Amino acid sequence: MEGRREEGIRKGPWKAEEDEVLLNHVKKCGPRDWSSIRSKGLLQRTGKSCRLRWVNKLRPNLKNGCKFSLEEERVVIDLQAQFGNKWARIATYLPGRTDNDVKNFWSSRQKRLARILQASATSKSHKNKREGPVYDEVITLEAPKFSCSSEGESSSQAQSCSSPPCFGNSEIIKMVPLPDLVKPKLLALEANPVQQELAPTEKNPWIEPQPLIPFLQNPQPQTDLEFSLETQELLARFDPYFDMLTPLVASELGNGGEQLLMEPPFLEPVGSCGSAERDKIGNPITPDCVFDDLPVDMFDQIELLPNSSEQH
DNA sequence: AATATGCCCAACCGCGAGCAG
DNA sequence: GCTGCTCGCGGTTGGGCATAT
Repeated sequence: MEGRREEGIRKGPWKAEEDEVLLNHVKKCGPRDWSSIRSKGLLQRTGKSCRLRWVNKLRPNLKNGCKFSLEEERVVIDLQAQFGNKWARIATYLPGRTDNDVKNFWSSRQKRLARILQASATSKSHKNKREGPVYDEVITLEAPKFSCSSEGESSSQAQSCSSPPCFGNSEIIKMVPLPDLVKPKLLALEANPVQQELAPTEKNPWIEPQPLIPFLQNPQPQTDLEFSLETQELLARFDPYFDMLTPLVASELGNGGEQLLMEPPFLEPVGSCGSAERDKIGNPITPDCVFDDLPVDMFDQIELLPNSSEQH
C-alpha cells in the first residue's frame, strides 16, 4: 500500500529514517512549519502527513500501544456525552492520548455496543413472542461471571488490564428510579444527540416507564470485564442518566448508602488536571473517589497502567 | 491446521477555520 | 472583501494481528 504517487508525494507507513528527519525538524523548528519539510526537500511527505505523524506517534509522552484504562474510558464516555464527537477536545483531558486514539477507541466501542445491542434485540424479539413486553418493574440484572482471569493472563503486549471491574459472582444489581434530588443537576448536561436519538421518549425519562434493556434480561456472554462500562453505556442510551446510577449500584453492593455524582466538571484538561487543582476548584468528586466507594477487592484484577517507556 | 471473523490502529481524505498578502 | 495557503479536526479506510470456528 505504501507508495509514491504523482509529484513524488510519499504515502503509507512511515520509515524510521523519515521519523528521524521529522524529529530533527521539530528539534530545530518546533512542531510547526510542516509544509516547509517538503519544500526544503527533507521529506517527500505533505505537511499534513508530517503533522499527523508527529501528533499521533512522535510526540513525547504518548501512551502508544497502551489500552485505555478504566478511568480513561470513563472520561471519554463522560466527555463524549458532554461535547459530542469533539475528539481533539476530549483528548486534551487525557494525558498521552491523541484525538486519533480517542476516536479509534470510541469507534471500536460503538461497533461493539451495536453488535451487543443487535444480538440482544434479536434474542429479545424471540423472547417477546412468548412473553410480551415487560415494563414498569424494578429492573434486575445479574452480573456476568467475573472472568478476568488473574491466572496466567498472557497479554500479548505488556498492557494494562484495562477492562472495567465486574461485580462478584451472582451479585444482583437492582436498578431503581433516579432519586429526585439528582435530577436538577442532570439537566445542566448537554444532551447527547445519540442518546436523544435512542432515547425512548424525550419526555422525562424518569417518569415514563422505560423499556428494559434487552440484554439485561438476557445477558450476552460478554468477555471478561467488558461488562460494567459497556452495560452502563447501553443503559445510558436508553436512559441518558443511567451513569448517575453507578454509585447507587455501588452502594447497593454494600458499601454504604452515600451516593456520589459523576459530572463532567470534575475533569480538567491536561495541564490543570492534578487532584490538587481539582480541590482548588472545589470539586472533590473524582473518578478515583467514586471507585473508592466500590468494594475494594473489585480492583484486584486491575493492573496499573504501564509507563509508555515500558512499552515495546 | 486452515479459514473466518473481530478488533485495533495508522494513515489518508475532505472540509472548515484562521491568517497573511 | 477576496484569494490562497496552512493547519487542525473528524470521518473513513485498509492492513495486520488475535481469536474463534
